Amino acid sequence: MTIADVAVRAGVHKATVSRALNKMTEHQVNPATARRVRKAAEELGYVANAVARGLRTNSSMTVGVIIPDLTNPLFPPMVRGIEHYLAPHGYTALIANTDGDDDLERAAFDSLSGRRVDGFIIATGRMHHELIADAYHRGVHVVMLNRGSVDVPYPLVTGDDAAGVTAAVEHLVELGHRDLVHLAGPENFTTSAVRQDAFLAAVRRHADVAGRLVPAPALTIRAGLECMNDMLLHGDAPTAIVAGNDLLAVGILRSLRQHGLHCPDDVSVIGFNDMDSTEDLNPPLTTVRVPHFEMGTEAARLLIDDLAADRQRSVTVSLPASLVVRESTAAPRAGALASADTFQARIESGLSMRR
Amino acid sequence: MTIADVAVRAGVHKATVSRALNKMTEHQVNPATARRVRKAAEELGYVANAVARGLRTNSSMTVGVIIPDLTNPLFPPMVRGIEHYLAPHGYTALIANTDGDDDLERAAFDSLSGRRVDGFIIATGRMHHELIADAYHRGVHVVMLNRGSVDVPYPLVTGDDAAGVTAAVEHLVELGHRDLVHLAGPENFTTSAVRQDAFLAAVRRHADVAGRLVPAPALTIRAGLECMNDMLLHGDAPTAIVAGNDLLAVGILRSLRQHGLHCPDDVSVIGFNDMDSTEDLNPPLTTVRVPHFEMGTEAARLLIDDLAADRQRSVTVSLPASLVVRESTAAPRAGALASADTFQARIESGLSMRR
DNA sequence: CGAATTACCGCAATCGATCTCCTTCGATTA
DNA sequence: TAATCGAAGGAGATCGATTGCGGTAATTCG
Repeated sequence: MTIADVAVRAGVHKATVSRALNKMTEHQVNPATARRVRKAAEELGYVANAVARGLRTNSSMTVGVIIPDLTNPLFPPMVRGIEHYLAPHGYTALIANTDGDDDLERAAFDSLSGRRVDGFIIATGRMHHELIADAYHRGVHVVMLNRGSVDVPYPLVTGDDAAGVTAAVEHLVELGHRDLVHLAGPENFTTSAVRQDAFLAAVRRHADVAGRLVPAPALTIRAGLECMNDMLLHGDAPTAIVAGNDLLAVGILRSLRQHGLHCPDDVSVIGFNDMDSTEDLNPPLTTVRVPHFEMGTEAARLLIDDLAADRQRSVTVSLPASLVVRESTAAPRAGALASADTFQARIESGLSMRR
Repeated sequence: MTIADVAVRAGVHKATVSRALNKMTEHQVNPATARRVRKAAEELGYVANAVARGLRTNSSMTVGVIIPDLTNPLFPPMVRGIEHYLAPHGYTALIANTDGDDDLERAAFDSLSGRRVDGFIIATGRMHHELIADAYHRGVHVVMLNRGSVDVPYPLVTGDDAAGVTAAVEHLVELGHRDLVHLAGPENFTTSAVRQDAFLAAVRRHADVAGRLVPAPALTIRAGLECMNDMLLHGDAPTAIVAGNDLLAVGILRSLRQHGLHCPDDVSVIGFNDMDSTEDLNPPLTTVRVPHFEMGTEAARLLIDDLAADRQRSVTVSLPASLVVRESTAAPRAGALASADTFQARIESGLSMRR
């Protein structure tokens, strides 16, 4: 079932079929002929071979989407946002997971390049410098999503993390907290740096508020759990924590529960991202909602625009983030964590529970 | 950067380059020449154009994956499982969401067909009869995932839902429950039918246990919430519920909370699927774990195998499901829901809360 | 009425890799 | 020494759609 079959059935040359079926060239053919061609194509159930077209036109109408991990609830909404914008424009997304691994990243990039994708949307900020600089040098179209990349002026679509963190800190201060911790994500994520800086800046605005940074080795439940365990073990847990993301927050909640502590009575916790299920956590998590779907559509729009105009802008689009207050934050309870005695006891029981 | 450039640099004909770089034909060329070609390709950073290759070989090394909704936590693990098997075999997945909409399904199928995918993995059981029958008739390679399709003998990979439901029922009966409800998914999902039948069969094995079916209009949190509201309103809530999936269970939990009831004291709830976050729900959800990742790899394996052998088997692969007991199930509390008085009062307060 | 313009559409090259034939050449065998 | 064989690799067709070029017929213009 090729264009030639349609041509025979419509009694015209295949070039005419091509023109009749293509929106851009339809005006070059007589309306009556075009109708006849469309009818023939319809009857034969003809669908143009995108592969052959791609070869000739040197554009595959596909976009490579590189993300760390699809099972991280952060990304599906972004991907859907991307597809939501791409599909009506005739584009299809090719999705690759890299798990943040350099080799897999390189492999995914090469594989997608071989498939001649027209451009990339890359949502792994920690992306190999070399690889992305290479891409830029070769004139590959890329839009960064969520996390930017230093050095290379690719456009970036991101949530307004700074505003989100600031709102979180203000909320806690307003509730009466004076001892805050920011459980920060790994340093090589650009978003970690942004949130970290915003946290420190927000704290500095209040003379009577102490704000410490605790670095987490990864943005996972496990990391959150272990960091919180450490803090409790060393007896320097704060009254409120702003977590680098929701998964860290979930880990913190688990740790607290394992140690017989209660959120928000003993410790208030704020997450980041507003994953779908945070509303049903125990307790429902106060978190910063980031508009992931819209970030996806925005990134796709940027890419398609630049593709069509064959240029490479380097704008940064920052979409507003908002604080969603639920039940994991409350006023600090006087002396909740003050009694070193019962505190130690709690830790012991918690630790033995863990074994 | 084409095969011709490499040919010039290596001082051979492009056919030789093709042969040297292709694992299957490498033996047809002198090892020394092959080395020279590989070196030239390396130096030029040559990557074969998959589009051109696809045109010639009439295989795109891509697989269309059709799912209802990527933000449903059920699917990302499956997709990752699929990619996990595909990637090492040189295949790439093209993912399309349909939201269960017939027109979008048709559009996605046509679009992917136009891209000349080598086969499909379809995870939307309720798939348009016509469309899938059509595909079968045209000899399109398809593997059904999660949900099967009636009438058409395409291979199917599924979790052993029946065993999972049976285990859930046995668990509840063992705890002492005698009044069970199965909040069933929509009838046009084949999985709903399977789970429903398994539930009834399991209940029937116990003479003193009553098991009712309540149909939910969709597999969503909202549907679960509304069905539970209805049950409470009509005063016919059971002591334990086996939900058609985790989202329904989450809805049930919300409804209970809104009505001032407590799980598991007032009502035990069992979910289905073991989404990532169920462990951190309030309370942690007892649920049936289904091996989604493995289901994905299995579906991919089946497809690739059949593709390679150019046949179409019609096996059904059923992967074991297992009950994960957490805290949403407990022995029924005598008279928990017996007092119609306070019960009504609770409903009233719950309903007014909802406004 | 002849020339110029325009609308329509056919011809054939083209994209890049694969693959079937075919040639060449050195080695082996009778 | 001539016939045979097999390995190595070159020539060129091919996949299906697009597109620049040009031809033909109908239409407009001077």
